[in-house]
Amino acid sequence: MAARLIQDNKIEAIIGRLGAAAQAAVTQARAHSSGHGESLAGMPLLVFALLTQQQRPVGAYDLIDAIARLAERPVRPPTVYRAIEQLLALKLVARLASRNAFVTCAHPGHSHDCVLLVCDRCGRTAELEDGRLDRLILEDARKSGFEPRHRTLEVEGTCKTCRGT
Amino acid sequence: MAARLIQDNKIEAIIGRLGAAAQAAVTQARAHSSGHGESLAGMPLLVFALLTQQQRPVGAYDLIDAIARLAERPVRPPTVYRAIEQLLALKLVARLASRNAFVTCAHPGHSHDCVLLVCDRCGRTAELEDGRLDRLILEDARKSGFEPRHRTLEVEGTCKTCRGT
DNA sequence: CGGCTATTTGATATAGTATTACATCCGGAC
DNA sequence: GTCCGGATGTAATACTATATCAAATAGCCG
Repeated sequence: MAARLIQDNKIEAIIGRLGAAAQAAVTQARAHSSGHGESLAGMPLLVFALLTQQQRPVGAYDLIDAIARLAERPVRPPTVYRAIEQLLALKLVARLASRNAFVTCAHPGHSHDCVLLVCDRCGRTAELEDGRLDRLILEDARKSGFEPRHRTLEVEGTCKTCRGT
Repeated sequence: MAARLIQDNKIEAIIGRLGAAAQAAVTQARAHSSGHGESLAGMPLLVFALLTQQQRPVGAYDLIDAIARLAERPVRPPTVYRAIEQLLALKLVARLASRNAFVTCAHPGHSHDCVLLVCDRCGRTAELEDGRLDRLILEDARKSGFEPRHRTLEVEGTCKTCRGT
């Protein structure tokens, strides 16, 4: 491949330290990528693994700092943004436009855009699945002659856990 | 009141030059503000008037430049951001999170958040009205114990006009 | 083995978006 | 006239994102 900032075995070690759920997510993501003719490795894999560790949106510069700590040397913004770009294209990760941050998608493989529920107390995100939503949006948009290509739907509020306390 | 960068009569002059539709929007916005115990004047009024002139999202720094040109002296970011903040609170303006820009709401007075259709060719925006959408989102969110407070829904695609060409 | 090439990352700079903190000015209340 | 408070000014800075070109490495092919 090419000049790797951080060696693959180091990335594997990081992944090895993730919990079972996160490891499953990585495995699933790799399978998904292979299906699209992409190999998830190097920087994109590392970014995905780090995002999977967090259950909340992470800013690009937080990722940059985290990777720099792991690699024990500085990492430049374009490097991380390039990785994010690839993950977005694969729909493994979603951009949280309302917060300029990124989260892993709960359901890679599903082609539709995510519906994200963001808790304004703990910051954690959850994902919603409802085909009726997109059908309704599509129907309404087309009524006014508009042909949708992509959608951003983010709901801010309080999650179950935080409401309980 | 306070130290005005640009005198009220100058703002009125700008509004006077707007088209009939834009003037109606300003009048409606002022009525809406009065209803909320706020007087729409000064910088917020000017920002609203400028946004009404455009049929597309405008970045904060474009507004800053436009106002500086009108006032014939520099305007600082905080001044404009403060005005935007007030307009957002009054729901006279919506933030287009996916583009870091701002547009006037087509239906001030309606308490719900906007559904924005953004054309990726001409950049123009339109607004969607469908109560079923919010009911569906509310229903789905509550099913998972999430209590929504605010929503961002932006649809990117191609508008009627641009599809015709 | 040794050079070629594609890909990844580095490095620098800069554009664009937003906020913090404190100073100043003006209009109206008294 | 003086004081007060709200609106704006001013400077500095934090945060987010991209453009451009150079360098390094892995794997391929001979």
